[in-house]
Amino acid sequence: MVTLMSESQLAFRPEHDHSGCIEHALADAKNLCSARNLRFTPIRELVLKTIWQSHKPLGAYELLPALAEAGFNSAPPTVYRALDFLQEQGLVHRIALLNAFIGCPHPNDTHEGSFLICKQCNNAVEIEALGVSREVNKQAKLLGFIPEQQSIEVLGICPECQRGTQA
Amino acid sequence: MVTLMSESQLAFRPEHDHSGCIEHALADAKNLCSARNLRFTPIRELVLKTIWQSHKPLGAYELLPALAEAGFNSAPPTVYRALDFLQEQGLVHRIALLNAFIGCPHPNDTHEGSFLICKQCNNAVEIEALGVSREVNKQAKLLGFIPEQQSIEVLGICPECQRGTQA
DNA sequence: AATAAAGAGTTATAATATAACATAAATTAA
DNA sequence: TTAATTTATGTTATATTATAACTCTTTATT
Repeated sequence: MVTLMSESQLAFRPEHDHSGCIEHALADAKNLCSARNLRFTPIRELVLKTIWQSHKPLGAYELLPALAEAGFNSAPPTVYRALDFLQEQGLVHRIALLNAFIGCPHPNDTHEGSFLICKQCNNAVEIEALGVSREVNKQAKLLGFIPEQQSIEVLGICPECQRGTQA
Repeated sequence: MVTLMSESQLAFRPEHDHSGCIEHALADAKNLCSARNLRFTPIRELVLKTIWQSHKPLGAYELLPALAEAGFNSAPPTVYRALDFLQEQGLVHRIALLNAFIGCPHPNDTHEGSFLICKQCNNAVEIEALGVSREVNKQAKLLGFIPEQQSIEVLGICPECQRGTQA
């Protein structure tokens, strides 16, 4: 029997085969940069790859060892520069409540990430909340405010951790 | 002629008489703590008052001078403890995108603040986004996620600063 | 090749937040 | 009303996150 499962549900299942996601994300990023005439340098690629290899949002300082191992400079500015670039291109999102970064699964359509963040396992999944996003912008405009960037984040308990808790 | 104006619009007008807001907020807090059998200590009161006196969200370290002037210990833990208390009681909200704190204008109804934050003047106003808030929780639950806390923040340009920009 | 622009190396430090333990004040129980 | 307990605050040290400023190298442009 085949069970259909949304991307969000998948992401809360640590056992899923993640290698496809990583390769796909890297190929996507390469194409996107090429299309925009931007340089997907080894450092940027390594940072993006390291983020995708993690099953949880990663803090900037957690990325430094990977840079060091690969022989790059591993001082904070290096990783923050790469993160700035990746964020500007929509390849990663910053989760404000965690001070952490996570790969964006659909970087091509301009959007802001909306996240469900598990307090227990610290995992986070991006949800499609276009309706919500539009509604927020609508309310902002009603007040004469010009919205430019938004952050919608929900802390709680993910399905996996609920099973652990009730057990 | 009397012009009706929502609280949100008011908050983006720095010239409005703010002293009423402050007194009201402090009285509210006092009552709320008394009703909950909690201690509204001098430090907590001073921190809340200082936050309300500001027209912008305040960082934790910006609160320290007020504590020092009043003769209290002004090391970071003092202010963070007061902030933790005030947040737990819903008297202040933390704005994740700014690492800053702002007074809540209606602390009695349990809610999460949703904020419009001006990139130019750094002011922030809390908006009533109950519909949005509910919708976000609904989507979370659909994915089997138990929402406990949410953060909705919009960066942009406020009405006041738009006038300055277009001038 | 010369110039300009973009990226990365490097050192230092700013800004935000918490750990851990000591003391004092307020509340509760005896 | 003292002793015990809890809650709040004082204090020192340090962890965590992020950026400034300047140098050097590599890539792209003229």
